[in-house]
Amino acid sequence: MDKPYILLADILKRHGYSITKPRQTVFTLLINQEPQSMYTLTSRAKGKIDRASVYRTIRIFEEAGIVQRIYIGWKYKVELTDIFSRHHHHLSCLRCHKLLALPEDNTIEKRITVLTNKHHWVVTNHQLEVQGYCEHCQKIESFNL
Amino acid sequence: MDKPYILLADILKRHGYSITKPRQTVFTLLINQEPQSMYTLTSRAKGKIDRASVYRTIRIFEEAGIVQRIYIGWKYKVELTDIFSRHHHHLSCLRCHKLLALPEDNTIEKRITVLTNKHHWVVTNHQLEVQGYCEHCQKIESFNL
DNA sequence: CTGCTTGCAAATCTTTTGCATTGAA
DNA sequence: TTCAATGCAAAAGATTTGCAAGCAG
Repeated sequence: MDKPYILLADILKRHGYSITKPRQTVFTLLINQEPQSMYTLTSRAKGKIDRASVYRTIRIFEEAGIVQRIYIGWKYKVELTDIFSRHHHHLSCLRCHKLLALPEDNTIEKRITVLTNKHHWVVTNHQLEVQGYCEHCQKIESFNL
Repeated sequence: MDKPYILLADILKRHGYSITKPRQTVFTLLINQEPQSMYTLTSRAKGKIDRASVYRTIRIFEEAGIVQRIYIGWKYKVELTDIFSRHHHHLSCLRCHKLLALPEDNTIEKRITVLTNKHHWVVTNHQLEVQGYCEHCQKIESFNL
């Protein structure tokens, strides 16, 4: 068994959930993937796990901090949290909904620390979502920013 | 006609959309409001604008950078973007759920610009949500971070 | 005028639920 | 063995679409 699966089992156990085949399969579908829609996820699970179980699994994964939802365009997508992948931010295009991951950035993290220290808070995590227009969509003639 | 309506008209025009009564009405429903769900919005619009038109309006508003969706609780909500209200970030306490608004911060905004310029995107807005423990909750004895 | 917008109603997509059955611990 | 978890089918919600009629430019 591989490292992330041991971590997964550990987290599930800590939260009082049992380690089942369907849950491990859903997890597999999330590893090393871009954020994906529930439609994509349930499609990829088709034949293996029922749609309802995928939803149920994602729900408990979210509750346990294994996955997080990010909102893009009208819909949301899911991805593994920072525990399983490097921390990053998202840049999304308001027109075509293309999504780009921005790498972790020390300047920003440090600045957050400075700001929050002023208020004497202990910060544990944060999310930064940036919207704009991608290189391609800026050029569309009939479209003036 | 009031200032925000002039700005609204201006943005719509720039994006090639016409200024219609329903669009102005939806805009009115968004002014000076907390972020609201589509259900709330369509309910408040009932009798005046059809549900489908509210959705169509919100979609083009988002594309034009007039509204943004934010993730609060389980569902998303919509609110006017920073163009129409002062930009700020949120700091929320994981234990007592206290919410603090952080003022706009130039260091962060500048850093976002640097990061996104690399990708040749035009950035219009962003949201930063920070979580942690507030001054008070850190001190609670029975509570170990 | 002319083409973009709207309302209406129906269609489609997304997510959840009830229940009998299966499987993990 | 026991109770949580699953698949299936159906219900409930949320969002979109086609089309004729109405308005902005």
